[in-house]
Amino acid sequence: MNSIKCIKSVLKDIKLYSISIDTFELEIQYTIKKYKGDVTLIIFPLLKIFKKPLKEIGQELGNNIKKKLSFIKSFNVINGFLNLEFKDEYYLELLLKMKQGLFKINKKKHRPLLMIEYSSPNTNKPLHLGHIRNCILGQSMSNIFDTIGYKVIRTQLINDRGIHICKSMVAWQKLGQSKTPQNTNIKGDHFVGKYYVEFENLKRKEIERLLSLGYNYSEAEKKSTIMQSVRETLRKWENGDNYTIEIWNKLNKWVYEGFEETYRRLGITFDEVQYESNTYILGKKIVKEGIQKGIFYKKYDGSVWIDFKNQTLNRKLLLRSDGTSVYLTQDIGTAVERFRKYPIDKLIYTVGEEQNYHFKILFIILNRLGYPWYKKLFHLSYGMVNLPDGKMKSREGTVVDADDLMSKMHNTAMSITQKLGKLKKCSKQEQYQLFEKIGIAALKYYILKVNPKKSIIFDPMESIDFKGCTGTYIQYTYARICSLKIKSMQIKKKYDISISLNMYERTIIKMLEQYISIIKSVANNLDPSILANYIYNLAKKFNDFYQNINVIYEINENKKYFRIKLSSMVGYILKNGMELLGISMLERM
RNA sequence: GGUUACGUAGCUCAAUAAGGAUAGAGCAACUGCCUUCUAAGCAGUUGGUUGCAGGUUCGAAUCCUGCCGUGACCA
Repeated sequence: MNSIKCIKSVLKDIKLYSISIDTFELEIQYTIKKYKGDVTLIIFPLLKIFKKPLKEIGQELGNNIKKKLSFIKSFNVINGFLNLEFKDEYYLELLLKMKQGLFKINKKKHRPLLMIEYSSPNTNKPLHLGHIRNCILGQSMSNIFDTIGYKVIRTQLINDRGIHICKSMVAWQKLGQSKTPQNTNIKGDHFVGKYYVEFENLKRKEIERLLSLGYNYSEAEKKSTIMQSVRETLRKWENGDNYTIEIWNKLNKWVYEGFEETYRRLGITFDEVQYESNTYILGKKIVKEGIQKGIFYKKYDGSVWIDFKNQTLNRKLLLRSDGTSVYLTQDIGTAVERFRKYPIDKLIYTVGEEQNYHFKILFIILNRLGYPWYKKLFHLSYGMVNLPDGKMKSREGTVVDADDLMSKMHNTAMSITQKLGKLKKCSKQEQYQLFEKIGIAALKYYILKVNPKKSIIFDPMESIDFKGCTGTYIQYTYARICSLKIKSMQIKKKYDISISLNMYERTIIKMLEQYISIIKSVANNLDPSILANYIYNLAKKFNDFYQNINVIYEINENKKYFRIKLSSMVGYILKNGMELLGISMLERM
């Protein structure tokens, strides 16, 4: 229980002028720096109830609380604020009670089941910065839910079928039949992505030629031989043509090998993978059943629609007139399949905000189809990652590639480390690990510290910082703490609670006690930036303390033990918190 | 045109769910601090009409209304 909850609970039993307080909307918060005290009650609302001067009400309430709680040292009333000051012993005892490993919250026998989907790439292109945001949001949220007691299934849904992969297939058959990622030494996903780009080039040339012959754009697209072969490939694929399927499998396999490598480097893991090629048929079937039930209707051309009969939601297509499915159809199939397979209590889709409308509609449709679990669906929506002059565009080659960016971060970490002269006794391999961990941490933290709802503007010309509010700063703070711990190995004594605390120490303990509520609020808001900012603030407060107060050189042994314990608790929470965000720490740097 | 999200210091962000005290950090710029625990650090200076105008309230960056701007989606 943290100190605010503690005060809250005692308020229930307090009567003021023979009226019980009952915590009616009495807000309690930590006292701001400027005033003396630890916890503040905002007592303005009591004015209306008691119709007495605030000063008097505050005094009365303060006295009552002080009588009930022995650890209240003093209190003061300023305007409508009642500030309570705690005794040092309270904090000293609090720290003694904190144990490392404390933060496995809710070790109940029954763990509710969370399925969380993230990444969900197409198979025609390598992953880019947008995917990185998606992956680390999903990964960190799944870690958070795991600590608060959920059983978590991490999944990705791969969009492995459709016109886009057919384009790569056609271009590869035309230009690169004998080539493979192995014999060209190109990473698999980049290899396939290259043919996607080649395809677009071929198509553009052909269309330009047709336009110059006087056709309009849609005529040109119809007449284009290369587009014809794409459509032919898609048709063959849907009909299960062996040769087409073989090529499809071959290219997708290369892509998966490439993705695998990127995920490994980023530290992203999955418990299972789902493929749209497996679920779109179920989606179609359910839609057809929905027609029988009168939920959907068929137009004269055979296409299937839903009408929301609502001013803000428009009617929506579910099956095209040729019977092929759209994204919505596939997502219906995928959701139903998931709930058939597992007793899911919560399903989170980590998908960009451009799909807000899509998911709103998907959830409504599943409700109308009569699935009671539609209430368990959540869309973790996040803003786009843009460049200073707008969207990343693959056609203009402005897409920030995930692999390139990670390598760039690695190299920057290397050059900064060298400049600082910190490369003393490491092997080459250790050095590589060091740069990798520093670089990836800086990248991840840069993205995670921003509220997911906001869009991020990433300027490729400006490098991501390694000082200030960064992942590196937190790693560095942790390394300092590790070094302190090594130098104080032999000291394992407990301190006694007779010592007095300075303001640095008090501030830190107050922050430590908030950790659990921070984690819960991350889960409630689906927002890891809350944790990222908390960790930074804790690290900052620790550096304040570290720079101004001696730990190992402290003469008073009792104080020294206390400070070592305090530092190591900070270290523990920094590490634990960063790991929840999916960022690794370093013991030395 | 409709729906929705966002708008805070030169730049990047925090505080907004659930209103609270003089709106906090970092970067950039400038000034100090390594013969005691890692200077990727610490201390300090400069920088704000919280897009604009109203409203509710003891109290508004936060809630409400209208407008302006930007993005996304739907058409």
